Amino acid sequence: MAEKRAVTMEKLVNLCKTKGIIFPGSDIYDGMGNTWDYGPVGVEIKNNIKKAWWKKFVQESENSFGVDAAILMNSRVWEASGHTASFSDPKMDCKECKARQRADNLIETHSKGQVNPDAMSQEEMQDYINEHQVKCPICGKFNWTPIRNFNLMFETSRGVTEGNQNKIYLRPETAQGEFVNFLNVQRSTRAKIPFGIAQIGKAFRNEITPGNFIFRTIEFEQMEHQWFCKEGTDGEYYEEYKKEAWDFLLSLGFKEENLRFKDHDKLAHYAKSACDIQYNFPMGWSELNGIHNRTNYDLSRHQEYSGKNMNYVDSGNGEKFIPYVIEYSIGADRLMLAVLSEAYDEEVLEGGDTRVVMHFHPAISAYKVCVLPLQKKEMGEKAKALYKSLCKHFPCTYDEAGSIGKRYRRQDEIGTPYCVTVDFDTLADDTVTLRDRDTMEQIRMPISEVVAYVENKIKY
RNA sequence: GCGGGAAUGGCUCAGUGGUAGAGCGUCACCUUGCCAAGGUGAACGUCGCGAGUUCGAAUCUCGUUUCCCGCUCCA
Repeated sequence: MAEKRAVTMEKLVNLCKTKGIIFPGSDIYDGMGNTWDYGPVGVEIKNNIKKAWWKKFVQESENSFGVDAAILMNSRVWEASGHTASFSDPKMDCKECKARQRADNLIETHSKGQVNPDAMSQEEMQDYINEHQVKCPICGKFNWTPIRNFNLMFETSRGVTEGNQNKIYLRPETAQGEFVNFLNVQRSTRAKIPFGIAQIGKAFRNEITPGNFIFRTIEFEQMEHQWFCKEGTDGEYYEEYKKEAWDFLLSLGFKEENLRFKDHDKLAHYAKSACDIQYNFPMGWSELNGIHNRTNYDLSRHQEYSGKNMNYVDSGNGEKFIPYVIEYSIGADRLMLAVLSEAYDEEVLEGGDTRVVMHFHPAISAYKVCVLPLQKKEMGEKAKALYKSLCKHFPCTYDEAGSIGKRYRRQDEIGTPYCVTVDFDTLADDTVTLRDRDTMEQIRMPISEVVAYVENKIKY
C-alpha cells in the first residue's frame, strides 16, 4: 500500500471552491443537489483533459472519427437500446427497518442465481417475492412496500401545447449517438472495419443516490470510443483497449500504484465481457473508466427497431456482417476528480510552512505561465507587456499583489507550472527568471526564449 | 424515498436568551530585491427560511428548505 496521501475530499472541495476550479451548482439559491459548475480555472483544466483525450483517441488513433450527437434523441433509440425497459430500478422498502432494496437483487440472491430477474416483468418479480416470502436481508422480516419503479432517465417533452406532448428523454449515455451514426460515419469517411467512433458529451441520470463531489452527478460528461470490428477479433481488441486506456492514464501523470483493473462480476444486458480501471480516489477505490465488449447487440437492436440494414460489407470478399463493438468509456468529470486528487500535494518547507501544490501535467494546467513583476511600480508595465505577448501563445495569468513568495504559492495552488518574474535586470538586459512549480528551480533566460521553452514543456 | 448529521461574512469556525466575533482570505496605500514578512486603513453577515415562547432569540420550541454522510450503482 502507498503511504497515506495528503489529499482528502474535504480539502479538495475546499480548494476547488476557493480557487475557482469547481463551485456548487446554483450556489446563490442554496445549491442544486449533485450538480457542480466549473469555474474559471476548472473549465480550463477540464477542457485540457478533454483535449488530451481527443488527441489520443481521435487525432492519433488510426481510423478513428469523432462525432457530436444530439442529447435529445428519438425515443425509439431508448427502446432499441433497452433503456426504456431496463433502465429503471424496481425498488421496495422494508417497512420494518426502512431499508430500500432492489427487487431484482433480492430475487437473484434468494434464488442463488438460479432465477434471472432481468427476464421477469414487475408483476412476476412481485409474485416471486410473495410466493417465496423473500425476507429483508437487513432485519430478516417480511414486510415490504409494493415494488416501485425509479426511472433513471430524465424525461422532458417535445411540443409546445399541453396535451400534444411527446415524452422524450435526456440521453442517459452518449453511446447511442455513436451507434445511430454508424452508417453515416462509415459511408462519409469510407472507413473500413475495424474503425472507431469517438464522442465527448453530456449524459443525464436521475440517480436517487448520487454523491461524492463530482464523482457521481445527475448531469455528467462522458468520453467514449466505440471500436467496430469483426466477430472473432473482438477479444483481441478488448485486450488492446484495456492497454490503451491504461496508457492514457499514465500519460496524464497517474501513478500505477493508484490504478487497478477490476473485472465486472455482473455483466450488463449488452456485454460479453467488461472491466473497469479503478482509481484510488480520496473516498476509496472506485471506477474511473470502463471497457466493454458490447458484441453486436446495439447495432443488431438498432437494425431491428429502425428497420435499417446495419450490415457492413467487406469489400474484399463481399462478406456481410454486423460488427462487434469494443466500448471504451470514461467520465470526464470523474477523470477531472481523479486528476485533481492525483495532483494534490502538500509540501512542508524549511521553517514549517506548508505549501499546497497541484502537480498537473503541464498540458493540463489551466495557466501555463504566471507573469510577476518583482516590484509593481518599476516593473509593472514591462511585466504586463510580457503577459500580453505570452497570452498569444498559451493561457497565462498575471499577479502583482503581495510578496513574491505569496504569489508563487497562489500559482502552486492552481498548478501553474511556470512563473516568470520581471526584475531589475529585466529592465536592463531583457532576461527573466523562470521558476518551475515542481522543482522550484529558477532559470535565467532571455525574454525571447520563454515561449519556446514553455511550449516545449507543455506538449502532450 | 428512508436513516443520521449540519446550516453564523469568500473559507474555517467561536458564540447556548441581552441585539455578532476571531483567524485566514480579499481590496487600497506604505513597506518589501525571488518562495505565505510587516504596518495603516477598508469592504463583506437582517446568524438558511417561517412561525411560536419571551420584555428580548444566532441561542429555546414547532414547521420548512437546502446541503453533507450512508442505502443505491457504475461514467
